[in-house]
Amino acid sequence: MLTNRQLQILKVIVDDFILTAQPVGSRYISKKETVDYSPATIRNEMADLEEMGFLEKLHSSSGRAPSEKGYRFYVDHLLSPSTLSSREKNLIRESFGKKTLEFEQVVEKSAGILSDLTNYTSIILGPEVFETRLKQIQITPLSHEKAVAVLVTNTGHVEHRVFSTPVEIKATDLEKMVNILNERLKGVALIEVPERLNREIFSLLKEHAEHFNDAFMYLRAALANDNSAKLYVGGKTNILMQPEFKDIDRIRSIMSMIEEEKDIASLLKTSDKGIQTMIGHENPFIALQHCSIITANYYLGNQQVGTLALLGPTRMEYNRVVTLVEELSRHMTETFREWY
Amino acid sequence: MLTNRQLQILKVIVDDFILTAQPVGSRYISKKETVDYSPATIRNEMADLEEMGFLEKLHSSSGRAPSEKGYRFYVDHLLSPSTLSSREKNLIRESFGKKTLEFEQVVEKSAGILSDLTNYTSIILGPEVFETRLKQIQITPLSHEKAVAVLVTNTGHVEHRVFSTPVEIKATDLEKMVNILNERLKGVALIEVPERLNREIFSLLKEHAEHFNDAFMYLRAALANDNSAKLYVGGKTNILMQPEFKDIDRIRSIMSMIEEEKDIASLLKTSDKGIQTMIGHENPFIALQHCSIITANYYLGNQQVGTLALLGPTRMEYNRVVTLVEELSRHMTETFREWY
DNA sequence: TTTAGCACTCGGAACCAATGAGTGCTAACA
DNA sequence: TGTTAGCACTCATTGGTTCCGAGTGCTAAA
Repeated sequence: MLTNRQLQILKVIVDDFILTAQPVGSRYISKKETVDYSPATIRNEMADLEEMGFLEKLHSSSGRAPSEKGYRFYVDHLLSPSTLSSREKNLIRESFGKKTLEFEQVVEKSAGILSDLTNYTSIILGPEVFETRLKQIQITPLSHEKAVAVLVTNTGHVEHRVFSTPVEIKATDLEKMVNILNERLKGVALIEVPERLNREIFSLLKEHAEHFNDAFMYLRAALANDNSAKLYVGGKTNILMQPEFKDIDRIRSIMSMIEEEKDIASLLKTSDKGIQTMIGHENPFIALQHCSIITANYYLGNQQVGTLALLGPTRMEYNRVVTLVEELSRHMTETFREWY
Repeated sequence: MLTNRQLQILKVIVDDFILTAQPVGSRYISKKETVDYSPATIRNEMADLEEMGFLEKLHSSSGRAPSEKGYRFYVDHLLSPSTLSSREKNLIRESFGKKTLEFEQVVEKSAGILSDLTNYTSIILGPEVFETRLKQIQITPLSHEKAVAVLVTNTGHVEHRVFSTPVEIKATDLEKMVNILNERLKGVALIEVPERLNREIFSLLKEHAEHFNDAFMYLRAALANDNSAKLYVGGKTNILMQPEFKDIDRIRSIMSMIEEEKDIASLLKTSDKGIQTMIGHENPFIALQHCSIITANYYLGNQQVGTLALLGPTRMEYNRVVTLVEELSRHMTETFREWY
């Protein structure tokens, strides 16, 4: 168990290292107003804290920096919940004040705010599109061989797919087909659409007209879901400003990872609910071993869930950032609640 | 005017510097099989070439590197049109062989190929969406206060806008409204839609029902065009692998520029037709002063034009890259020709 | 006109000493 | 017994020096 003095010293070190990215020395700590011990005493405590694994030295005669365990302890026990500055409050209120009516616009804007306010990289995982429910389907012929199917879901999300059509299809037939599709698919989750097509609608269409066959095949192929939840990323270049990432190789691996989307998406998808922090190696990717990730969830109505995340160096301004992420996720949820 | 020998030496230097990023010395050149002069002779020629501004030294006793003027001369007069390697050919053929039916997919894939094959960053400017013509408009109510308008254009592009609706609107009324819109707007360029709405349709709708007013206002606002042509970027992280960009600040300014989209888009939009190269300071942006940009156009059918570009260091593999860009733009144009 | 030879330049690597920030340990002190 | 002053020690950093080598420019000879 840590003594009060150790807690105090640990907190000072983490706070200071987060600010300066420089290892913290005993003399420096003892000069702080809030601290009243001599450098020697502090050195003793620091040695103890290091032994316990909360601190580490870069080399034998450097000051101490927090270890990952140190950050973890700091986040779990020493975080003083900060209040937002008026600037932050204003920026958020302003952005959510405007009636931006598109889901994507809200999310994009949120990503922007988050990265601007923190100087880290924000990543927002959109909700699973394929769990939203079909509101309307429309097919518009483009040329004699092609048509585009437009799916509107209950969240106002629009998916579209171009597909081939046999030449022979007539406008009236097409209309019939669309009517059937609408009748049968309204309210169905997008993810279930392909199955429904196979199970019910195929035979139904067959009864009505022979040459729907081909068109249907293509449509079905076009609607096979790719199941990729979209990532909205803000402040990609912010990483470049962190002193711990002056090494090009590190940057490259992080950036490629964000670019790839796949791994990050799955990471966010499987993250636990509520505010979560992953510090350094707590996340499974080597590329992110010097990064921390803070995640929170937001909700669309009742069930639909998305995740917003903030990616920065392990030396992250946890207290400020945690409240910011929390606040923002709340605002998003609230905004969406009004909609659905 | 340059002598043959000077041409030869200049070519060797540029070729070699492009390959190695190291200044080229006289001794090294004289050892090349294709060169039969002593280092001293070559030194004389190099001094002349430097005087003429085609070469420059990093410091007094370094070898020579091409100046921007040198690259320009190289591109204009010394480029030996290279043929694609079989690997390149295969990759391209393979990608365009698949019937990807979405415009965006083709473009995205093209950007991917281009950046993969070159290890530079590819940027493709989509055609002006707002010059495509409306094929169909559809309005789907989402809740009692909101609806989404979906616009399908002749190119298969789909735009959608969420907008507020007054509560009172009835399904039959909405249908009437959509019918009028379709009737009046079919074939109209997207960019002209807002104006048409104001000029013709507003009064028309007014005759039909009083409370369309509000809905119409919102719809009109929603359709006000944002007029941004989309950028498709491939291989953003490729810049990080170029040795001339090991300086973080340089990378940051380039990356922010790409991220911004605005400047790059306008640059590409105003670029001349055909294959163009901009070397170093030939482009107007300080952030890109150490970059070269190669642009080519592609066409959708007859009028619609987009631009594809490749962004790399001034020390670019011009000959390979130029043919690649050319080839790819041709493939894109051809693919699209089949569609429209 | 070309080339061999030579003096010269400059960046980069290696080495060294000095500096200073920081530590650990011990002994004295309250 | 906990705290602190003192001191020896460590190590990264900085600046200075030297040396090396790649490359040049110039001159004189072929």
